[in-house]
Amino acid sequence: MKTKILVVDDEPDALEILGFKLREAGYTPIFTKDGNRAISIARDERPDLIVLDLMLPEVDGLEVCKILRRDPMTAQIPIIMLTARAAEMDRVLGLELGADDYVTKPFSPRELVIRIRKQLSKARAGADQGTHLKIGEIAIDVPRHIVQVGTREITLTATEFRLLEILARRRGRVQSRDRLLQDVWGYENPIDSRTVDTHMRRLREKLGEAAQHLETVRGVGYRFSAEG
Amino acid sequence: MKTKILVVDDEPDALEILGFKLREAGYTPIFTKDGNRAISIARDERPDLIVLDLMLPEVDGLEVCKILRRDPMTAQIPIIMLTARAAEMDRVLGLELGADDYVTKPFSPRELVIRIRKQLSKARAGADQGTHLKIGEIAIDVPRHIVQVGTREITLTATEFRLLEILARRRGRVQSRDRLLQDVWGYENPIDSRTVDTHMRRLREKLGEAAQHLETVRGVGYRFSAEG
DNA sequence: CTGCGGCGTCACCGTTCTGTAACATTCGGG
DNA sequence: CCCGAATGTTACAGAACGGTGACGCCGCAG
Repeated sequence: MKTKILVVDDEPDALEILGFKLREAGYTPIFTKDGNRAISIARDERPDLIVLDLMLPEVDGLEVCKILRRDPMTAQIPIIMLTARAAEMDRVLGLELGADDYVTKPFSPRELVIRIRKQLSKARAGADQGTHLKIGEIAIDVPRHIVQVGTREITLTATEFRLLEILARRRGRVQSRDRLLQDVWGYENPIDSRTVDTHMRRLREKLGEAAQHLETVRGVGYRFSAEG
Repeated sequence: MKTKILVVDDEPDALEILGFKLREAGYTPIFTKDGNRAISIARDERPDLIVLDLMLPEVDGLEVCKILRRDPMTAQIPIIMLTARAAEMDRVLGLELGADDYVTKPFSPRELVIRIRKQLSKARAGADQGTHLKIGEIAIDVPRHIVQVGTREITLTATEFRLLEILARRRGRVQSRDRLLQDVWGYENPIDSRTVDTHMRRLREKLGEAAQHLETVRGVGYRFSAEG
């Protein structure tokens, strides 16, 4: 099973080099120059990671990023942004957008590959903890259905537990409300997305101090902070 | 007595490496690429553990897993799932499938062997309690079909006994009603899951004080408390 | 045939959970 | 600095859930 990387950029030179480097690193690159196409490709192909140029013809890279984050089908895919100016990225990273990393142009392909590898392993590490998750002072034991904050055991309802579990498994990556609805509540539930807010509040209340790990990303969704 | 590991995967490369590593670790690997064959091999050979690829030609790995779990001949064999995408597993993990652990591809054979070892020791620990379980003041003598609370011997019906036994063997871990129906009643019984409640009630009644060990986890199932 | 114990199902009820709406607050853009 | 949108809070009614008592069926022993 190949690891697919979607690259969205409009510069032929960059594409060529990147294509070579990515294949060399064992990935299967997919290319497009168009932001709109990028979105539909992301949905259809479900790449494992997306490299996205901030400056695109037609649609803005920022917009593409936002849309990808809001769509439950693509919200959990790690995104690395490419940009000419480092200054732009500061606020793009943490808050509004929820991109996972960025690289400034002109970039060294080697560095990009390193960052790609880092994001991929991070993404896998999150989900890969299997049955026992421990982040900072929060410990989640799935088979026992127990959550501890420090030594204190806290009681969560079934829904709260599942919500926390999903967020913890994908720590560091923003989850849109729709995505959470789909994964916590199930596919065919016609539920108001604001309901997620209410449950987040209840979760935070019960977690007490540790609630600081549950971050709100305005305009996008929620995120379990990356490291404890 | 060899420890047999059944590996179900369709990628020759992976098989070769795994075969080597497993033999190196002292196990006897059996391979197949076909989901249907996997099921019949599991019945005939009774492997100690199964490594199952989620993406199989023909039958889906999920289906194979479900079938293995339903069949009493194979239901207790630990299963480790392999998948290309971590994202897929989030939903699969919980109670739905009954896989014991999973590893995402591409995986390091070393990690897989570690997890195999972990599952095996876990399974053995469970089976080792075999004849005589004692948790707190509750003593269960399986071959003689006798349960004691403190010094008082209590009389359980066949169903009640099996229910208690299953819960005790998996103490600490929550068991869903469906899981209990499968394991206590057998797989092809179209039984109302609420029936479990009734038997829990009868069990609790007979256990008296000791019933405090039988915990209800709302929205999930029942659990024998971890420690006595 | 009859009484009995075991079992699965049902209906009812108190409790807890949950989704939603309404209101308050914060944030960010203009 | 102000306004609109997004999010945080609060309150609440209906739904969901589990405990419980009752009932009828069935196999079996007397």
